[in-house]
Parts: sequence; C-alpha cells; structure tokens
Amino acid sequence: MTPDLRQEASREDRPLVDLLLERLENLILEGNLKAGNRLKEKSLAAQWDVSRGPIREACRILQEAGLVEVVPNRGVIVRRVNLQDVLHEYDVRAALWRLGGREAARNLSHRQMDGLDRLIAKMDAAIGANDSDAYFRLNTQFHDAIASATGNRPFIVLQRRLVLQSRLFRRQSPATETGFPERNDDHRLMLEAFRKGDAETAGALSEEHVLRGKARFIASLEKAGALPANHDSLS
Amino acid sequence: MTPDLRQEASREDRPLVDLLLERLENLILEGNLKAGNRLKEKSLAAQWDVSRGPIREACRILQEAGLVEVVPNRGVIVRRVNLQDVLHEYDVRAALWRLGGREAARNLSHRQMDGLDRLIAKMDAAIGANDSDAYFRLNTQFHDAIASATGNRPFIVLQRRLVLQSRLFRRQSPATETGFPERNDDHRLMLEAFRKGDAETAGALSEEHVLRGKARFIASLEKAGALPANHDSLS
DNA sequence: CTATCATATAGTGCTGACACTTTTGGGAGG
DNA sequence: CCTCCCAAAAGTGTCAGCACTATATGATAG
Repeated sequence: MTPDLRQEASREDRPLVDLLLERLENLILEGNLKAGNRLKEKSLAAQWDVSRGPIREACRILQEAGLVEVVPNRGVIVRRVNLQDVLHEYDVRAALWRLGGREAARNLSHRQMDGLDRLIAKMDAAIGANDSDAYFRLNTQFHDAIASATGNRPFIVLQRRLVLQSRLFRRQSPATETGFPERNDDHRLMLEAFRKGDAETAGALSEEHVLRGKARFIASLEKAGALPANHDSLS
Repeated sequence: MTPDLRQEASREDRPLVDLLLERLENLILEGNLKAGNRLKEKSLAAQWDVSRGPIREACRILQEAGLVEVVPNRGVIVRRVNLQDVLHEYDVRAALWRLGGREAARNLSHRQMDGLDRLIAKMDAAIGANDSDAYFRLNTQFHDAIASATGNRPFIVLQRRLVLQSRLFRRQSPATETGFPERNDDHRLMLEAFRKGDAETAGALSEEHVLRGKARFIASLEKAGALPANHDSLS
C-alpha cells in the first residue's frame, strides 16, 4: 500500500476516514482479513501512520454496513456470517430485484439497452475464455447499470450495500461459482423483457435470476458436503 | 436529560457510543433537531459532559444509517430528504414487505396470530378514542411482530432501518396521517390470509398495504398543497 | 446604506496520552 | 503432563489539546 496516507488525504482533499474505509473494505473483501479476525486499531494505526480516532470512525461505518461486528472492550472483528442469514439475504435481494427489474424496464433508454447487449456479448466471451474474473466484473457492470436505470436512489444504495455483504459471504463459503452460461441466458431474457417494455416480466425474471443464484449456491454447498442436514427448514 | 451520561454508561456496562446513539436518534426523530440542522460536536460534548470522540463515532453510525449527512469540515447535519426519495422508499418497502408477508404466513404460530388479532382490536379502540399516538405504537408492534415471525434476520434488520428513515421523512413533510380505519382493514385482510396459510396472498396484501400508504401520503400532500408539479424537493 | 474585506470566534480533523480491560505467557502446584 | 493463577503485554475506551477550516463580526471604503 502507499506509504503515506495522510499526505494522500490532504493532496486529494479527502477526509482520512474515507481513505481508511476504502482500505479496510478492501482488506476484508479481498480476503486478507478473514471472518472472525480482529481489526486491531493500534497496529493498523501504526502501520498506516495515523491515529486511532479516524480508524475507529471507519469501523463504525463498517459496523453499520454489516461487514464487521464490534464487541465492547474486545474490538472489531470481521463479521462471521451463518448459512441461514446468507440464504435469507438471497430472498431479500430477490424481492428487491423484482422492483429493480420492473422499474428499469420502464426507464431504460434504447442506448442503455444496447450497452447491456454489449455487456452480455462480452460476458459470453469471458465465459469462452474461462475468465471468471472478467465475467464477474462485467456481471457487476450489468447489474449496476440496471440498478441505476431505475432512478430509485434508495434502491441503488441498498443494492450497493447488499452486494458488499454478498461478497463477504462468498469469501466465507466453500461454494464455487458455477452456471455462467445459464446466468448469461437469464441476462438475455431480462434484456428481451426490457426491450419489449414488459415491466412485470422483467421484474419476475430479475427476481428469478437471484433465486436461481440461490439454488446454485445451495447445490454447490451440497456438492462440497458443507450443508447441514436440516437445510430444507432454512429456505 | 439525565445529567451524568458517563455514570449511566458504566452502571449499565454499556459503551458510551450506544447511549449517545440513542440520544442523537431521539433528538432527530422527535424533531428536536430538524432537517439541515447541524449536530455540533463541541456543544453536544459540553452539554453531556463527554468528549467528542464517542460522539463522532455515533455520528458515523447515523451517517451510514441514513439519518444524517456528514460534510467534510462543516460537520454533521440532519439529513434533508427530497420527495422523490421518499416515494421511492415506499416502493422499496413495498417490495420487501411482499417477502415479509409471504414468509410470515409460512411461519406464524396460532398463538402469534391471536396476538395480532388482539393488536387489531386495540387499534380499533385507539381509532375510536382518536388516540393516534396509541395507534402508532400498536401499528409498530403489529408490523414488528410480523417481521420477526419471518425469521429472516436480514429482512428484520433492513426493516428496522427503513422504519427509522420513514420516521425522519414524516418529520419533514407537512403530510398528515389519515385513513386509520382503512389501514386497520388492511391488517384484518392480512391476518385472514395468515390464518388461511395463503402465503402469496399475504405477500400481495402486505405489499399493497405499503403502496396504499404511499397513495395516502401523496393525497395528503396534494391536499396540503405541498406537491410540486414535477415532484421536485420536499421540506 | 451597501459591499468588501480583515479579524475574531467557533467548529471540525486529527493526534498523543492515560485508565481500564482482555489476552498472553510462564511458573507453581497437583 | 495438565491445570490454575497471576503478572506482563497488548488492546480498547475515553479524554484534552493543537492545528486548521469555516463562520460570524465588525470596520472601512464606496
């Protein structure tokens, strides 16, 4: 990491908390800090040559964002997620994306839809090249584009937060990502509904898209033998 | 307010940040601090006889919770909400409550449904007595009970946050609360669906319940003449 | 009387220090 | 060898203070 954080802050005229927040998010989402690990204020402060105040503030933001848990007198630990919550979170995302898909269908311009088309093509290419990192980036772009097309800011903000949490979950699960071709087929169907201006169908397809992700996740866990026996009570 | 906050904290063995968070939330949601007002760390610290550190941490939590905005070098102000966001937030709540109603229908015990029945009766009484405060409390209990019956923690957490925001919105709008009898009729229909175990209907009714709230809100704004032609900004 | 600018005041950003709590590490007793 | 206990080390909770930025005040020029 860049050595002098304070210089960077004053150069970009950005509060220290912002930069710290970014770094901490990265540490967590890149997996450098794993579930249950402590974020030790003192050593982080020493490492980055800042005081503990701003670090504590950044941690409070992460706390409310659901990426860490704060235990009084024991400090901040990377949130440990349980399976039930992950599955439930899929349901929440599905419910929200029904709204997202529906509203996007009403607002997407032709130009924007062409952009989505191109993204789908690029995802095909990424699948062909077996480049899951590229697929992942494009997938994020695709969904971000749809989200911002809704024009519904509360939805967009919520969506962003949930994406961060789902990245945290993925880090913690032995599940492997699968079904890329099917996922892109979903995208094609969604785009088709957008083109027709069929808002209800677009919403339904978006919801199903998330729920199929959930199903793949469960299947992947079963394959990895990581699923507790009574999982049917979880859905 | 109670004079010594630090004593209270050590007596209850609770971090100062928690208590400060509560107080600040109250100041904002009770309307003692209005939209755009600054939360001045220094005077709050003096008033409560604590240092600024914990106050800053509490503000970061409020920031991520969407109750305040933090402007670098200018401090923390109570979030000023615009009409568009409020209306969009209704849509988000509606989408989530479709899930909430559906899952609650699958999980509510008969005992819990009887509890809901009693709450509906009490709300009738409150309406008869024209006691809107009591109605509010009961209404909150009703929805909280359904939410927690879903067993979906991510939903419950999200729901709590959205309720806080909606309280903030209400503070800022000239809209008056109306339609209590109709609202309780909605509750009755929802309970009926719960009793039948008809999850899809329960979900649909819950969603509609929120959307009717949105419609009443808009109607109330029109009546107050507070609705800009282009749905511009509220306050 | 208004506009502008210098100056004083108030407020935030960040830091280093101290008190208290938890964890660590090692030694005595079994 | 294991367990228990206690001191040292590490870590968190809170505070007061300094540097810098923004706001308010008031004086001066037009």
